[in-house]
Amino acid sequence: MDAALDLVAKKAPFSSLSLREVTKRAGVVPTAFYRHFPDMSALGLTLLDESFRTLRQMMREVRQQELPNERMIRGSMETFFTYVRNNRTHFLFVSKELYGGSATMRQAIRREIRLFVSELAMDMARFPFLVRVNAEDLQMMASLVVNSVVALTQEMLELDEDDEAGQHEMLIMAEKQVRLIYFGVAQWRSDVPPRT
Amino acid sequence: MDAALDLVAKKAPFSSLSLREVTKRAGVVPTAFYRHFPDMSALGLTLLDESFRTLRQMMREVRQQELPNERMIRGSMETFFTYVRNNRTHFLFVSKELYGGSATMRQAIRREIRLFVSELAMDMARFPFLVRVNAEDLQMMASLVVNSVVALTQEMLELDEDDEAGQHEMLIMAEKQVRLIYFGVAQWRSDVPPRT
DNA sequence: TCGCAATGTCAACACTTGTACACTTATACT
DNA sequence: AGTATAAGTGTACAAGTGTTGACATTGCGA
Repeated sequence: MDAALDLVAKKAPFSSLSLREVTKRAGVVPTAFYRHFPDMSALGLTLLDESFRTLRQMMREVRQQELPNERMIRGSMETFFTYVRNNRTHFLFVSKELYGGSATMRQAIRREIRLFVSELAMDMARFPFLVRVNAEDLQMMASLVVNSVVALTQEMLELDEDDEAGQHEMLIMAEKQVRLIYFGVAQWRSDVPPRT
Repeated sequence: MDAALDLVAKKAPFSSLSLREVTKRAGVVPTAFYRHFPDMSALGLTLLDESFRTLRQMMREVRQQELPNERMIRGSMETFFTYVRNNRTHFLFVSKELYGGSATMRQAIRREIRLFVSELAMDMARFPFLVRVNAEDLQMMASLVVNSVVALTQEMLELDEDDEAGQHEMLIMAEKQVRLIYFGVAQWRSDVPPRT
């Protein structure tokens, strides 16, 4: 059932998608829909949950494989982006819902993203050269990293599915950008004058 | 006419929006729509054009006011974000269309964004400490800056319209993030081993 | 003041939409 | 083997959809 619904986010955004189209795609009569979900928005939330449950698990694995400094960025980016490619439809769905979905959807996705940011901030707090950075700035750095990766992910989703060259380019770009950010992080002091 | 259509992007994404809703909101009979646009997607493209024409002009002004290093970041961010607040509906529209719109819409928006990136890259090329950075990396840095600002803008649009505290927080965050990136930029050398 | 172009109105059409209700079929469990 | 539960079918309806063609009103330039 969900299978046919994944094929959904391929073209139109979820919001402009009728119950009947879904059931037609699933090869089933419209009224059969209600046997599974009371509502279209319920379907949406279920899809969202399904998307993030597996993503969270993957992120946990990435976080645990402790690698030395430089290798870490490259490795994380690589596993993340191949994961994206293997779950293309789910990411397409989430990407469109982030800004185009209902209020509850958007908030749910933002909550998940904030969670990733916090976890990254915690990981970064263990870096020895970041002891002089206060918690707020740590959060700000982590959100910068996450936002950039998200943006690049969305850009990659815009590419053709089998444009391997383009996707590889995105990966390299992501790695460079994150490394660049880390250069900046190493330089940062939380006590510079606010200059307001 | 366009006035009533701006009030449109306040709730639903443009794609899931009927011709009749628009005309009703405009206080006009459905068929009158065709006197102005042949099509809903034509309306969308017009709205898009309207949004970016003024934006481009503003960006040009920001680019010309040459300020010394530190002041520049703060100043640019300030004028940009107040511009966003003053054109809230337009940005809401564009933000939703970036990922939720039709293929032609998305491509049009991406083209505009790439244009901003290129212009920023050109400006950055004039910095004395960036002579050792090749063109490709310049592009990558500029896109990092633009992506971050875009992400923060979208986050700000999620806030309540008159949550001034929250919006100010976004502004400060944006300034910090861009400054952080510039720290990294100052450290960058294009000839580090690619480590592939 | 006339006339014409722009803008708006009305009625009607063929479709699609979400949902309710009453049945039928398949699956699983004692 | 028999039955309860889950899943699917068919019909129906009221409401909303885009688009048509023929007609009415406005406003501005000659």
